[in-house]
Amino acid sequence: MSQTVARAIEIVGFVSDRSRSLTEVADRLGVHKSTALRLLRTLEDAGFVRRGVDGRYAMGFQLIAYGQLALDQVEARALAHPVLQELSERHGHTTHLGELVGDRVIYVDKVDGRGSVAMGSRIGLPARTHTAAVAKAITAHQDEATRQRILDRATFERYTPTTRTSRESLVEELALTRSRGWAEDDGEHEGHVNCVALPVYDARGKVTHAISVTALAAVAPLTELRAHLDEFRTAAERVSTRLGWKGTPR
Amino acid sequence: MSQTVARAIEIVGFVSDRSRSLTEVADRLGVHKSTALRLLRTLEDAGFVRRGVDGRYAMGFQLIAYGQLALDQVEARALAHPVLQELSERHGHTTHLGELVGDRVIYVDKVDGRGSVAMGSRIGLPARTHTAAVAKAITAHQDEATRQRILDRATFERYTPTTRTSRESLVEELALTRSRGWAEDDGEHEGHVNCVALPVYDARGKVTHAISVTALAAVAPLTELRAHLDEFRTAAERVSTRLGWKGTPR
DNA sequence: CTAGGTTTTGCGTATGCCGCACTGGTGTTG
DNA sequence: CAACACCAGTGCGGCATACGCAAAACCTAG
Repeated sequence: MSQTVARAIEIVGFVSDRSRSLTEVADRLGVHKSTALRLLRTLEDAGFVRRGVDGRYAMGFQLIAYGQLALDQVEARALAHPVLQELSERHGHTTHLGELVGDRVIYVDKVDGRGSVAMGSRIGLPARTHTAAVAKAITAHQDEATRQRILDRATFERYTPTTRTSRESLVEELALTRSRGWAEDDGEHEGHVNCVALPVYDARGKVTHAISVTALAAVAPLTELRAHLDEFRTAAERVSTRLGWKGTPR
Repeated sequence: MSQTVARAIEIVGFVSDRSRSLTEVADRLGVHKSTALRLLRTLEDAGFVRRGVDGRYAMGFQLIAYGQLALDQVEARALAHPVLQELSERHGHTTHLGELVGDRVIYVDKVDGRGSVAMGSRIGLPARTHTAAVAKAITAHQDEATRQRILDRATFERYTPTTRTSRESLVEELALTRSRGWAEDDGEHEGHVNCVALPVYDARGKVTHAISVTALAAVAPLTELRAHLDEFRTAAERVSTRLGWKGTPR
């Protein structure tokens, strides 16, 4: 591993929180200011950081450009987006597309619903294995070895009273998820937010994606979301078909 | 400048085009494969690149996440303010910065001109879609779906003889606005006040902001404002550049 | 003007990055 | 099925380069 590059990357993360002065950056890295300055100059030159009007360092616009580019390269997203959008508009809820990358599930698309309350999810960030419905929907449909690897990365941190904090409990729920064909998040990360998710099949019949519908419990409790499962399932099947799935919609 | 970091950054750019093998990366940088490998490992560890199923290197999801974050925290106002101020001082007129938030355009900044007659606008309040030049400039440059949603919220209330009171009429003006590149308000809200506005482009090339110059008709009629369009356009382009726009000012 | 804070510069030093040589794995060809 | 070619990945010694130091330049406030 390259120490220098690792430090430069840490700077990007540090600055992403809020803008920072040279001294703050140097202190954070535990290096001399001249060292921090050289790294910042290099990053600034590449547009990864920029200097604010006050001289402090903030995230650069090249990051936005690369982020957009990377998004465009996720091809499943292009295929699924119209479906997510339609689903979101029809029900007024927020919809997500999750993708299995390595042994974690990443949010690769999101369409805000009406009301658009800030949800913890953000495109590009990983979904929490033990709480997010998308993650459960995908994990439930992996082969044994893959599922174990995914579970190995789960934290089982407790966020709310309904959070599943043991591996056994989650494995049990995944079995249920697999058999009934959909996953739920009953306020397991944020108490007032719940969610249902459905697996998406690709041309090989494998599940590498899932779509989810998220809503405030006050707006649409789980029972309400469950009532529309058939519609959600149809949407998931439409995405599956677009991905080359040849299975038989029922 | 740090050579190592510069190389790492070049890798990100190289890989952003399409996925690349280790050897390709090493050749591109003109370094040994072991060197390229170390840099790639560091970048991969940070999520800046990832390995595709074929083992080749592609853009990482952390780039998407940072890109989204950077987009969210674009404090356009901080970047645009000096330009608004300078414009206001040079011509003595009031300048505004409008921002598209959801389905409406909000005034997010305002610099009073000399004379400083009370104008209806106030920072934080929405601009009237069918009369305000900022709103027109922004709306004109949205995609079809977004534009429709914005228009759905317009009231088309008549304030003066020049107010456009039908959707069709406004759509027609928006087409003109888009083609000529600037928007006008010919006393459509208050008969003695007129205004021109220019779109501002962000790093993605999208229009989420516009700046406007507002004046009493008695001080500067529309023909007078139009005469200074080139200067106003330059100001708008300066703001665009500050927002990360890479387009070619003409 | 001084004082206390910052950022920025130049430079000698040693740290950590570099290329070399090598291994192991995979696919191709005669 | 050797023999070959190509590729990813490893360990290590030499030296380029990134590091910290010290001091200068800069800024803002008192």
